Amino acid sequence: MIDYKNELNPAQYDAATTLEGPMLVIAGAGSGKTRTLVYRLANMIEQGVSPHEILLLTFTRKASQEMLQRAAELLGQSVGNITGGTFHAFAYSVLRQNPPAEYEGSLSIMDSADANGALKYCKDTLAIGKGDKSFPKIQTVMGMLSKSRNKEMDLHDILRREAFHLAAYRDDIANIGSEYEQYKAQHGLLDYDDLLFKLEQLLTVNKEVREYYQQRFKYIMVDEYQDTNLVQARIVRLLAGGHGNVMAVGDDAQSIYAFRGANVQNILDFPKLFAGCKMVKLEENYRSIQPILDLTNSILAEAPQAFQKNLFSNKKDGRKPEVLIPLSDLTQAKMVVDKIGKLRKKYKNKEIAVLFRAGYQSYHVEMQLNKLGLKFRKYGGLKYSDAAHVKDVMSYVRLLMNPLDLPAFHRLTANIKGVGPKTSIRIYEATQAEDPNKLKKALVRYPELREDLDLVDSLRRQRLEPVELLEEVLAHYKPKLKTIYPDDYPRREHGLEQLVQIASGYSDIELFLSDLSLEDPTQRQEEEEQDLITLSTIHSAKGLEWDAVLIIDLVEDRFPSRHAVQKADEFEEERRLMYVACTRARKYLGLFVPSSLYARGTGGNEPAIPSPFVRDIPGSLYEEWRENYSGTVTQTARPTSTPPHRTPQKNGAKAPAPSTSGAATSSVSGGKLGHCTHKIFGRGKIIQHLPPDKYRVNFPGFGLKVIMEAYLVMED
DNA sequence: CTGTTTACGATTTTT
DNA sequence: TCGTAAACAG
Repeated sequence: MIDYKNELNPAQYDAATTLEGPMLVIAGAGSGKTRTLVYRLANMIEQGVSPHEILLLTFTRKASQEMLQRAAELLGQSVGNITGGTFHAFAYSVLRQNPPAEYEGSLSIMDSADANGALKYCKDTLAIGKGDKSFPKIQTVMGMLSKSRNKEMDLHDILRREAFHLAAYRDDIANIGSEYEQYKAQHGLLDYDDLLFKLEQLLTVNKEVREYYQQRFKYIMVDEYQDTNLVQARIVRLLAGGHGNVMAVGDDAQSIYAFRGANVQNILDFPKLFAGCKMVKLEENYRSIQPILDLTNSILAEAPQAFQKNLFSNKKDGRKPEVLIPLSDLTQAKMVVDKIGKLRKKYKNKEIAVLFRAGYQSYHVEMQLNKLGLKFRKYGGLKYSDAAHVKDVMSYVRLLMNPLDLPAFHRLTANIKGVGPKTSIRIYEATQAEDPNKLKKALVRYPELREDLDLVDSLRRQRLEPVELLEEVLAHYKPKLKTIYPDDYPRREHGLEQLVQIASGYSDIELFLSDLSLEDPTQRQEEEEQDLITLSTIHSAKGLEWDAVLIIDLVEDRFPSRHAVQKADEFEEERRLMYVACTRARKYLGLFVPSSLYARGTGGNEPAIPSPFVRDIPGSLYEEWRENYSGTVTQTARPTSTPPHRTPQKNGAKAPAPSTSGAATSSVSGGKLGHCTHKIFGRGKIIQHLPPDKYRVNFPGFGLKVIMEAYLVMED
């Protein structure tokens, strides 16, 4: 028997033992949210709930598997067949079992590359934006369309809010969008957004299906609820409609997916949506030492939040977090790796993580780690299944599952000499039109094409296990590898062996296919076993924790990202991102603030401005270390008294460091720079004086600008 | 039309 | 740095 009362705190106990009725759990970072869910799962099983009746929706597949595994350990027995995974994966599995008429026999999931390619194709078909240099990039168009769908707002409003300068292209973008919808319908394709909308539609329209799932899943748990979007919330309501036994878990302070349509309002509205909703707040932090929490609380202090939280820990002792100031982002890498070297004496590799805003920022650190032969694993950035050779191979499989899958067909033909996009589409049409003459001509002209199509046909006739299927495809594809990718085919060949490895864990080819695009199955593979250092984007670090966490590139333009400085809500999301990053740390937190950034254009270094998220931390909450020109690192002397809160420019220690390129700038450390007003941008904070007559000013709502003194009205 | 070269440009985050 | 898009040659 599990002693719930002793092993959980009162709030956790409450959450884990209330099984009936709607419940909202507001779980602060590190407050034992996962633990609570695990105990709740175990409790359900102990109470005799059938695993078949439980639905556990999480943000990643990994998260749900971990929970199920921990619950099993707790119970000392398997938890059985609990349905768990992401909304997207769940949606796909339901759609697969109850295919809407129009998708029977032909249904493929498009990844973002497919979707972009399809959109490009639509744009070209409609001959929109030809030769127009300022026509928005296809990714931009896709971004707008997807945002419009995810936020369920009119494209017009999205453009007005997010990209005013594209207003002139509104009709073009809308037309490309509707062409894209047609394209998908014609070829049995679903993109990520479709999975959710089609599931909602199915559950709404089909009473039988809806009632089946309502009755089947008597208990529903949704993790990371703050990162759900509108349609996901409606799906939850549809599923829980009958009984209302649904628990949403989340933390509004950790909402970091608004950019893809997540709506924090969902978690605020949850109690309204489900009458009689019980609410539990988990506030005690079991993860971090108090000095780290002091710092994270100060980050959050500046943010407006709906659910007040006051994180506290009983681990009072420990070192203050460190702010480390390398001379540049290039020396930052060395400094990071040096730091890791020291931390390794105390912590295991797998308890050390380097976090960053965007995938490319870890580049220099990766080089340095490689140099020293330190092994690491990188999360975020490119996915395994994005690799061209993997997509090549999978396109055979996709085509055999869905003969209409045009993106897959294009991939396949692109590797045939002499066949480009135009020929490819003609051949595709010939196969569809069953025009034997045309097709025959093409087959004669391109012998490779015949081999490819024969292979797909023969695979379709057989009923093979995923591994066998892949072996056949690889036997056919591997010889091509050398000619297609002459420079690095050995590496790719190795990658394909890994693909076979992954496939061996599946008996259902469709599941294998969808997991590859909806979850990253490689993450499971090397799992914990190896003692690897982690490099990760902050987004991919969600829900994880390490003893030691180093965050790099904490300067304006990088973090917050330059794209997010314009609008207040995006800026706040960056702040929450910073909060998420810092709360990953248990014992050590290091913030790296390079003094200058390598400038691609000029080849020199440009001075960098410390991130506002660091500037705004009271100096008493951290220690500061600065790299000297000699390469040594010394602690910055600082006043013993706490500097007044939120007046960072008075703290000389946090001023931007002198530029490495000479006396181009004056330091802010005089503390004289205050605020100023600009005719158009309004009032802003002066960040830096650029002699003789320019200033760098941060205007709320407009971001950083460099302005001539003549246009500014100074305050004293 | 395809394939290659060159120039340019631009860089979030993920299912 | 990388990757993509326009320009050009076959």
